[in-house]
Amino acid sequence: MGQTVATIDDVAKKAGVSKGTVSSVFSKKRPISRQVTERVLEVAKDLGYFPNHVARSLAIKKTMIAGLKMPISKDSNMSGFEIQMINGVMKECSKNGYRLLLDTLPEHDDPTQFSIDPVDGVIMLNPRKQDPRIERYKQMGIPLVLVGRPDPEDETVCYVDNNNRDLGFKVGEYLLGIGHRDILFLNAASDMTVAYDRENGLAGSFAAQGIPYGSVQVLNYSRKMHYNAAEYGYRSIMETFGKKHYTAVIADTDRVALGVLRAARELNIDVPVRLSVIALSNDATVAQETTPKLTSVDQSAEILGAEAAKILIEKMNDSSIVHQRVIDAKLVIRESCSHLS
Amino acid sequence: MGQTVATIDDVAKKAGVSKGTVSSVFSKKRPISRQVTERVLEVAKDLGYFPNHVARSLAIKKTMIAGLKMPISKDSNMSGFEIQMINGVMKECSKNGYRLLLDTLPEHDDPTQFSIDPVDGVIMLNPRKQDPRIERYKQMGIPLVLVGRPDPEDETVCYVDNNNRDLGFKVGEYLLGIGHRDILFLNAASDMTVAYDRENGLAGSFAAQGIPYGSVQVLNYSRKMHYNAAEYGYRSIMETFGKKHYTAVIADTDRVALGVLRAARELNIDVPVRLSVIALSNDATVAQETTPKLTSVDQSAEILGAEAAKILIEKMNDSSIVHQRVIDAKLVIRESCSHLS
DNA sequence: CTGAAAGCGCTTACAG
DNA sequence: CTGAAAGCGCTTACAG
Repeated sequence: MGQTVATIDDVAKKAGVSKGTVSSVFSKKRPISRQVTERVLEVAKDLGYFPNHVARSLAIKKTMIAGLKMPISKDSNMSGFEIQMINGVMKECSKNGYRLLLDTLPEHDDPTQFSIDPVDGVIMLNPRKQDPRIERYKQMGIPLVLVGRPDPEDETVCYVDNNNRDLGFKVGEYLLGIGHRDILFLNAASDMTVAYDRENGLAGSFAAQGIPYGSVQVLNYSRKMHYNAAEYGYRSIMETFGKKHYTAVIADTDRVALGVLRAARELNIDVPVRLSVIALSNDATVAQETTPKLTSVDQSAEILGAEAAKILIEKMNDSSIVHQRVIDAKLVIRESCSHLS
Repeated sequence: MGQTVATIDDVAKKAGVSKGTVSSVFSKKRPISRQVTERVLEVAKDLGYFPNHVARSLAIKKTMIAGLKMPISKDSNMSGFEIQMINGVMKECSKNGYRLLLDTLPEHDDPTQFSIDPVDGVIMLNPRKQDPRIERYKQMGIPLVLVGRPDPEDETVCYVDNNNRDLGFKVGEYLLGIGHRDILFLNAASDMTVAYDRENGLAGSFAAQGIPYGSVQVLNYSRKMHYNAAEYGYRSIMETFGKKHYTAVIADTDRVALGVLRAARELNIDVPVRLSVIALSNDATVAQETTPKLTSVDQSAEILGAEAAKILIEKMNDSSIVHQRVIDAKLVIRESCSHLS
């Protein structure tokens, strides 16, 4: 009430100049004489005037904001992977003068509810199969970079991704190498491309050695079923140990692995002697501090995020470019797996 | 080039209705007949039309975006406290239909560079003493909620904060209780109100027991000096152990504590036998997985964030309200401190 | 239920 | 170096 915010008009009037002049003083896009500049700045200060970012964005069709589209479940927090990725994105954006719009709102299906967001481009996490959002961003004319690969493959979309097939293959190779055959794979949700790629790679490692893949049991994370990632790991062990036979478990993320380790502790299962545990993502701070230290795959989440941001920034300046970068993940052997005796 | 994005005008023209009608179909703010609605929607789909959020925001003076103002250092990642806080803010915002604008851009001092951001309100982390931004937001007419208290005290600004004085007091009381007198305090940066409050509380605990405070040595974190929080902890120990005498160290955050633990390991100092370590913030996942498990203060960062968001959301609807909430922190005793023999 | 027009607060050719 | 005016893409009283 009453107390209203000063606009460019107020300043122009009080300083006795045109709006264009005030605009130029602030944007510095055209030279304004020293005297006028000073008068305008003084009046602006008096009035408590600050340029309105939204109005400016509308006029120049640019917001200097990058969007980060990221699902979030109500009850679980960000995973180590997500946090590191955001860190990478954030630093890169900050360095280039971009802010970050974190968009964690749930998807809707009402066509009336979509809108062209106040962003110059977006980074989207975990695209799903046939993800309709990819086409939508194209229509909106908003540059898009995926973290994770599009499915089906699409030559026209930018993305950065781990080589998830290779990752699954390496893990399989490693576990087979130390004698494990009976493996419980706590995989990601089944509609995610990573889940497919990793299992595909794992199966590949068995095939390469002529070992039947049947001894691998795969579970999939489900938002409906599991309270959060750690619970997924915990419950899966609690419910299957003793019933199903396995000597090693592959956990989708470090969080899942924490749940697995907790369950093992409660059931008095010695890790890694009686059970080997390996995680498919690696929060450096966490993995090094568990007991035993967690053997895991380093997905370089921060690098992935930074790469995505770099590509996006490039693309926001030249929308015609397309980059697709696949980053190799590497196995970090710590203490949670042992040779099957 | 060439390929341009459809606007409300295009749709109106092609559907043979007015812009107002198209607007109403999408906003549902006034009833439109079924037939017209269908025609408009169809044309919109054909044209790949989506309402422009920026234009809409300008017209209705509302963005449905909350800002999160958070400093970030180039080389260090978010602390556990920040991550948890963001989690709290994010969930609360998401629940209420708000997006989050992460603003980590460094502060500048050119008055020409400030602008009214595309947000309906902002949450600001770690206000500094005499923080000029507080007044600025007031002038901009943007609702503000601080995480941390304003200094000097100000009855008109909203904030949530831990009771940092009490926190310092409790920690002091605890350490004194188990026989420690010679304490190294790796405090936050000296220009932060939390640093002052905590040391103040710590000194209070000594005073309460009539013990001279002189045996406490306080260091302050400095962006210029320290590469990141963990390094701060690590270096501080490496450089002082053996030279200064202390039997316990208070680490500002869990990250700092990780650095301290690492230094202790390298120097072969047995924690907690020869050195007690306590952290003033608590990343549950991390603290429970260190060896020994880290005794720390639970600042309920997520609750703090959620509270801040709740207050902000209230304030965005009624800018006259003022809430100040102080949340008590509690000591979580794990394994990293021991009685001085 | 729908339209015409003014307005949100900026920017930017164009003209001088 | 500066001004007048059109334009960015929406919304919303007002009128019918």
